[in-house]
Amino acid sequence: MAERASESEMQVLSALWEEAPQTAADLTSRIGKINGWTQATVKTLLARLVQKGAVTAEADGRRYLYSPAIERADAVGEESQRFVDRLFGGRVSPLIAHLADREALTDTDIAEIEALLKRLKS
Amino acid sequence: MAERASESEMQVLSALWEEAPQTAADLTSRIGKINGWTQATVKTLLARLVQKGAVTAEADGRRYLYSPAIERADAVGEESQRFVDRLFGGRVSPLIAHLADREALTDTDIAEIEALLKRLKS
DNA sequence: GCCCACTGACTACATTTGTAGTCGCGTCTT
DNA sequence: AAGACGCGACTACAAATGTAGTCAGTGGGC
Repeated sequence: MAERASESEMQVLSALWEEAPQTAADLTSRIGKINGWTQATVKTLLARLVQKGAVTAEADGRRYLYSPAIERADAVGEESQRFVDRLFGGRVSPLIAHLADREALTDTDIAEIEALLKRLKS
Repeated sequence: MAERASESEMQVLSALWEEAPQTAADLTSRIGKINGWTQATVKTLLARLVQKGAVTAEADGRRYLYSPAIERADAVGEESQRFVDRLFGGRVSPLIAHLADREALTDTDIAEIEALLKRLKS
């Protein structure tokens, strides 16, 4: 199970994590516009997600209500791991260093990360 | 330019960031084995990278010496940005929180990150 | 009761990606 | 000199991905 969702599929999945269940029409109006996708495209993505077992479709009259079948934390965690492995040899600190260099870290981020670390150490 | 390198291409690029220039044969023995790629595959990836402008090929007799044409920091930074945007809405701390929850952070990582943050705050 | 709009199923198709084979040519070795 | 081998150029091709169209059925409004 849990075949990797492609980037586009991920966006659909994200929308479902934000709110579920949703119909294809819901999702189209929610994310179709921003991505420039037609309803047909959204439906294809949904079909693929269902086939991959990442989304469930529950019949509701003549349409379906779609819900995520995998946990956001799991999917995102897996992606993160892959990402860190791929670009930073699995080490997290180079990633942080990188984001820091690119000034992609706000003061808030820094504060939050520090708080996190404090919690971790205890 | 700077068309996105695919995941496999990224690995070739990474090997070149570690050491450059290298010949196709060098690269094959360096990364071919670990990835289970034949020399042909590595050459294809190199060709695509050259075509994308991410790698330069300098003739050296009858073979080429390949070198990265883009900065590691740029490529990695861009990828990171995309990644963080895509999965965490551009916020970095949720990513860290995530990695922390998954216990993907070693003690060393934590120490390093703390040091980094200290440096940043000054 | 009837028609229409909306829905899912199925189909389509170009591009990118992963993975590799073939071929011709030049070079090094003996 | 001749043949073996190494190298790049070109070709191949299936799977995944992005993007969308068509079609047939059905439920809801009138």
